[in-house]
Amino acid sequence: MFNESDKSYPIELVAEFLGVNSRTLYYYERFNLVVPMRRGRKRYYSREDISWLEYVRELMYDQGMNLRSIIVLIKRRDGVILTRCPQDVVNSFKNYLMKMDDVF
Amino acid sequence: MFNESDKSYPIELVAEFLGVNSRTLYYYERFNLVVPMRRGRKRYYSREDISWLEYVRELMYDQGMNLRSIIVLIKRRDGVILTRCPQDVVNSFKNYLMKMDDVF
DNA sequence: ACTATATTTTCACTTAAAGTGAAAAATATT
DNA sequence: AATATTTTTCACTTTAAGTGAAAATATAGT
Repeated sequence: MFNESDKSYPIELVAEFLGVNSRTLYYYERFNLVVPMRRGRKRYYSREDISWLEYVRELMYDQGMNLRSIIVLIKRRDGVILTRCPQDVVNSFKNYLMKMDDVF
Repeated sequence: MFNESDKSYPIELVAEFLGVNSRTLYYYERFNLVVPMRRGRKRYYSREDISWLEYVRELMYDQGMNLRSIIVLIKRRDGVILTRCPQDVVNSFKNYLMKMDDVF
């Protein structure tokens, strides 16, 4: 029923792994850049969430992209992005063709 | 031999048309985001340059993208970008697969 | 060559997004 | 109730983007 890839991790552990402050992960969440699963109010990050966040860090730190640009690419259903981006994140922007008054 | 679309315009006129400071256009040029033609040391912007700059402004102002992200997309030969981006600008990034120590 | 004018470049400053530290608030646990 | 954990808020720092003003460079006219 469940396997290794269903494992999930609390925010502090994920932040430490990524080398960022946990506040940064809360910050990303305000933009729907990551949608961790909740048990109660506590957040749990899946392996997919974590590897997506690693990629986001690479885009931002190594390539110099900003957060808004990543969101633009998700909305655009950019091919490179889609292969890495969790479905929940993509879905969080699914209505953008209809309502233009979203996160921006 | 020549037609309307070969017309070119000096920087102050272009800046005024776009609603930006001419210093902004010099700034973009440092990143090869635009490559105006030169006659002597004076810059002349083609119609294509100008409509490209309009698009850049839209990406940055309306969509919130940053300059570096636009460069990433040019390097990636992003389809949406390529239809708008002058060949000279694309060419200015043509070696990026070889040398990784470029503008960043 | 000299003066006036236009364009470019440099320096220093402003603004806003991204990120973070610390404390307060909320929720859970013993 | 007291303690511990997680989340949220507030205020601050840092850096890219953009700009104002002056200095430097080039061009044209006399």
